[in-house]
Amino acid sequence: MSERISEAELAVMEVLWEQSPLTATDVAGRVARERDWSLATVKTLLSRLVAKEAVGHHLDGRRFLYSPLVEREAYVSRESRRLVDRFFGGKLMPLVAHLAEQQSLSDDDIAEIEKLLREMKS
Amino acid sequence: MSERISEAELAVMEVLWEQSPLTATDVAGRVARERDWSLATVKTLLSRLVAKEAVGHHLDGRRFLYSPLVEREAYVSRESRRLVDRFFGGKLMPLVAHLAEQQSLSDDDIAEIEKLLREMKS
DNA sequence: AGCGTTGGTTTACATCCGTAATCGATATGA
DNA sequence: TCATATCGATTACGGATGTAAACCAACGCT
Repeated sequence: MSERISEAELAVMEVLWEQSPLTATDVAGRVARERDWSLATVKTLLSRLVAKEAVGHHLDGRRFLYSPLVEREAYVSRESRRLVDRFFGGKLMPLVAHLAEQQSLSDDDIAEIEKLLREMKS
Repeated sequence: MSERISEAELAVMEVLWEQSPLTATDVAGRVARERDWSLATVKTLLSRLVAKEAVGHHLDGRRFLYSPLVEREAYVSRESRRLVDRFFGGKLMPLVAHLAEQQSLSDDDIAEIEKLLREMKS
C-alpha cells in the first residue's frame, strides 16, 4: 500500500480499525452514524480500498469479510510525517512549538508532555 | 479562503511565501528548481489560486504581480489542526507522543521542547 | 508596418474522488 | 419453482487535480 487513502475512504478505514472483519453491510451500518451514505457508496469505497491494498477481504460463504491491511498506527505515522515534512522541514520541534502556540495548552497538558519527554530521555 | 490548497498549488504558494510579489514567469522560474513544470502549468495553478482567493494579483504594466493572500502561518495551522483532529481526537498530546515514539528524538530536541514548554507555563 | 515574444485566458484531457444506480448471479422464503 | 432480497462488479457522472496546449491581445524590435 502506497497510495493515499482519501477522506471518504478514511471513514471506512476507521470503522474497520475499530472492529474487523466486517461485511460490507456491517461497515455501512457503522459508518452511517457518521456519514449519510448509501450502501452502494460504502461498497464502492470498500472496493477502492481493496484495489489500493489498504483493505483485504476473504470469502465467507457468498459474501466478503473485510479487514484492514494497513494498521491505523502505521497510517497515522505516514500522514503525520507527511505533514511534518511538508511544513516543518521534517523537524518535530517546530510543529510542537507551532501547535503549542495555537492551542493554548493547559498546565496539565504541559505537565503530561514533560513527563513523556522525561521518560524518553532515559 | 476556505477551499483547500492542492499539493501542486502548494509548491506555488511556497514560492510566493518565500518572496512576493512575483510575476508568473518568476514563479515558474523558482518553482522549476523543485518541479519540472511548464510555464503553462504554473499559470494554471496561479489562476486557480487566485480563484480560491489564496493568492491576490494586481496589474503592473501589462502583467500581474502575484502575492499570497493567505499567510503561511495560517495555512500551516489549519493543516496541522486538521491532522490533529482527524487522527488524535484534537489533542496535541497524543500527536507529540506518537511522533516522539516514531522519530527518535535527540536529547537536544527534548531539551528544546522542554524549554519551550517551560516558557509557556509562565 | 510586420512579426516574434510575452502574458493572461480558455480549452483539454486523463485520473481521482464523492456519491450512487444498475446489473447479473446467487440464496432464500413462499 | 418462482419471486425477491442480497452481494459483489460494472458503469455513471460531476467536480477537483495534474499537466498542458491553443488562443488572443499587447509590446518591442527591425
